Amino acid sequence: MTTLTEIKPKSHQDTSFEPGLRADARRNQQAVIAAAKKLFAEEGLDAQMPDVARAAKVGVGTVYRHFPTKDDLIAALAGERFVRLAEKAREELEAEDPWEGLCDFIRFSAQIQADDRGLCEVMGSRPEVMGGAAEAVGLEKLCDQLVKRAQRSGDLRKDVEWLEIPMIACALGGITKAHGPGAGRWPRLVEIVIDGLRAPAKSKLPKPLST
Amino acid sequence: MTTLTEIKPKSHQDTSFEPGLRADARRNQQAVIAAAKKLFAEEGLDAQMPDVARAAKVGVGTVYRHFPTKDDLIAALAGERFVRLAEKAREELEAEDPWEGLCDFIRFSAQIQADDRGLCEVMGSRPEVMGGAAEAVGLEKLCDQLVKRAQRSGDLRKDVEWLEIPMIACALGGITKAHGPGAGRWPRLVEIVIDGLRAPAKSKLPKPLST
DNA sequence: AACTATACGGAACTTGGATTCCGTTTGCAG
DNA sequence: CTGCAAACGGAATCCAAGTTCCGTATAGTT
Repeated sequence: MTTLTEIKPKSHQDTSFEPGLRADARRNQQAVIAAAKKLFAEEGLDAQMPDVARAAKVGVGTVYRHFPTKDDLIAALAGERFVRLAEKAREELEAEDPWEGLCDFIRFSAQIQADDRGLCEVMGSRPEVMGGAAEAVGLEKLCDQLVKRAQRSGDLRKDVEWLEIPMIACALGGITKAHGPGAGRWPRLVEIVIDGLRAPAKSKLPKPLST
Repeated sequence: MTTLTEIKPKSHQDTSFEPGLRADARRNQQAVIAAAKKLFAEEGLDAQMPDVARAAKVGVGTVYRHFPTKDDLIAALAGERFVRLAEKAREELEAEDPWEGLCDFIRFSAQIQADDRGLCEVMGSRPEVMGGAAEAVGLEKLCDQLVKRAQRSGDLRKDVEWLEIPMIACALGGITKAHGPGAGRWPRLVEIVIDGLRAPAKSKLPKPLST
């Protein structure tokens, strides 16, 4: 088959990503992503680049060729998580019970954070990264729809605004990583917050400062 | 050895702290604490030691003589905050309305964190420091009393345990520092959580794993 | 089989920040 | 007024990452 030539312009049937990469490069990129996902999930954002490289059975240089900066790598990983979040949101928008849909979305957001320390830290102290990723997948609009729908059905108190959902998610995330005696108790707090969101409201919320 | 000098009766009338320190040392120590308090409150835990020194109009060496380590300095500052928290807790234990007492304590804990970014970070990612400080002032017992009292009065749902109060405080703290669109909205979340704590419970909380 | 653009590995470099060191200054007891 | 231990200041040192560099290896092509 060496003679044929045919369509040689760039690789064809790509495995669904990154065009024009040499086979080994693609393989390594995947390895790096996989290793990083695991490491950052376990150790948080200060897992080290050399460790990522080692875990991926690759040299540091290779990691840096695919992700020029540690932040780029983090952003890439965060991006994936947000895609999952957005998927979940869309899924719950179809839920028979709008209220349960919203609750499950909240529970889900707490769970993925419980499973990924790096994500917690992004949510908790990287507004820029989080903002970018959220916007990229349209999470904001999705939250808004989730909220409106649950309010229309009468189960969600009327005075919450969509922005409060991501904020709650962040707050819950910060707690899932609790060590010591509090470890593993976070699901209880999720339910407490959910009860607080349920209509009718007992407290009148202070007026938000701006939009 | 120099002849003797024996034990010289430490100077009396100390201004209520650190015995046997030379006057200038005492003064500087205060300056360092004040400067650090401000800097860490504004910039969080990664404010730098040289900056603390500069702000205190003192050399780095001096900072280190009083606090051998950055962590020691942080722990000292955190200690002070926890003293305030404990005071507030005792105060609210006297409140006429047990439920309002608990709520005000929660609001207060959110507020001091909103005013001190460093404290938020200690609460959010320094279990050791926080644990130590909390224990030193007996905060745990105080939370327990606050909880029991509010449950006895029938306003606080029966299924929450004292440990959940500090956890809630941490979660709220993580949110007070929100930038961007969410900034300034945290008091609303505090009220939502409070509503979730109010009896009767709508959700049955998952059973805590251990004690 | 030879060729070359791509990729690779990982030692070396850079940086930012905590901490140390030591010559000088100062409070204060005698 | 002196003497000296207690304090000081801050340049210098150490260290832990992140990031760069460049000689070598290899996929894909002719």
